[in-house]
Amino acid sequence: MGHGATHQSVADIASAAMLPRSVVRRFVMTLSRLGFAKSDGKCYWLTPRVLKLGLSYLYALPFWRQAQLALEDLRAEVEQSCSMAVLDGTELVYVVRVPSRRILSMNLSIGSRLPAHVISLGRVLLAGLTDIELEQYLKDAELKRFTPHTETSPARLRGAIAQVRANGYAWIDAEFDESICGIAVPVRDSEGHVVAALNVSLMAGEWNEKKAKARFLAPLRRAAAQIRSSMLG
Amino acid sequence: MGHGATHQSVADIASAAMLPRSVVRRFVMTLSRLGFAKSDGKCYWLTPRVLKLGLSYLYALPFWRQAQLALEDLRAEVEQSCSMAVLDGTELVYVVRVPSRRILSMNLSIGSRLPAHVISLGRVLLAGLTDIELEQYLKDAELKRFTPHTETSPARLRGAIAQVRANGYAWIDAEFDESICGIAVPVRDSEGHVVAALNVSLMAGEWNEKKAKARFLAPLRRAAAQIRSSMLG
DNA sequence: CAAGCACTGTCCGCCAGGCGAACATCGATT
DNA sequence: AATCGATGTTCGCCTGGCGGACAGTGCTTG
Repeated sequence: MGHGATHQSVADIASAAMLPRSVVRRFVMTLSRLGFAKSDGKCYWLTPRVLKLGLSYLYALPFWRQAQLALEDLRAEVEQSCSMAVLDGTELVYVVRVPSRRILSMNLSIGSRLPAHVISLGRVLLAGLTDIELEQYLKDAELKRFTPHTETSPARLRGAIAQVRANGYAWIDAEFDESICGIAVPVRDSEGHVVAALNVSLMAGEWNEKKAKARFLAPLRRAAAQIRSSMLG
Repeated sequence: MGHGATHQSVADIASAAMLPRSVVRRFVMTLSRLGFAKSDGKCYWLTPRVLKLGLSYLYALPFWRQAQLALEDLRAEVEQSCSMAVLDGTELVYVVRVPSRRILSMNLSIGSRLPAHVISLGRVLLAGLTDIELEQYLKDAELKRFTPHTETSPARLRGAIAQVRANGYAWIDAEFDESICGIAVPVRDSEGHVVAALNVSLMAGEWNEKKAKARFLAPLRRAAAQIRSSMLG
């Protein structure tokens, strides 16, 4: 492996994790014994074995594999970056990303987390919560401001989410990053619960809500329906 | 979440893991307390939180993000499924996969593992081992037969790997699956060590070594060089 | 209808193994 | 050579996972 941040001494890890060195030492020795880390005597690094740990979540998602194909098709049709995400507390977590080749938009990939209130995917996922869950979210969430357009008022956010529920899609323009806007739709399970969201990410300025809705809403809903049907069968 | 295999009772998990139920119970309660699992009182399921665990390996790979872009470009150029993998013991582990839309080839995705000796990616990774490591591999590996074409003789495998070292690429035809062949090249770090491998997967019968070499070797090497250069800077 | 049985959840004593303060070692600088 | 900072190692403590035993529940059967 390239000797980058992958290789770290016990002391490096300890200071990064703000843990006693002896704790880190004990831990990396256990990781090594289990095959999750290796050492050349001085430095330690993770092995691909650790991938076995977290990916079980994705493999267990019944619609994950189908979603990858559906998003590939969607990207081919609309020629824009497409993503699927789920909600984890106040954050959205990307579970599929199909980047368009035109922009290398931020360093997002599978597992990346962003605050839910500023991303179209997040708005859709929040709109899928029950009223009780939504109130809990509004109590827990920080509603941090990222741009002048960021919605940070709980009352107005509640209104925006009601709008998403009514429309069946979310449009967000430059609330997280000045240069990005997006449109998202929910993916529902057989009982109608929102289990994930799909979106298309766009360059702000090139698109507005009306144009994006006309161009992307139907393809997004087709992809969502395709994913949903893969759960039923 | 959809009520699929994601939702399991303690007893289900226990029988699947062949563990005492009390052990499983203790464990899922801890997972729930830490936020990695949730429960409705009867069934338990993982939360997206667990993605934080294993993906640290990918994020730590210095060339991972660049590799995704490089493979997207490669797929666009050659219009075939492209992958990157690393070696973990006797298995190769996919770390990037860019499926072609023409085939939904097997259920491979990030983190999937296959025996190294029957896949072009694996041959390249084995060729990158030191002689000592290679002998250790040949001692550990099972060299299981998957098709009539599978190479299962350690001696002939050693010869094939020497050939890969000489050629700088690996061609494998129907040794894992009758309908799949592929061509792979190494990705090296600044010191020349093989840290990963790239390949193009093809339909067996449509391609032979000469044609595949003529069509794909140069694009593969360009992608590998692009990834390597991202490690140096 | 009661007894039996299979299945699931819960309790508790045991002990592996992580915790962290204290100690040892190494290398560099003055 | 002496000092000091950084890193590796040791050891007693105690959390928390282990698993056998026990209890509650629902369904079948004589």
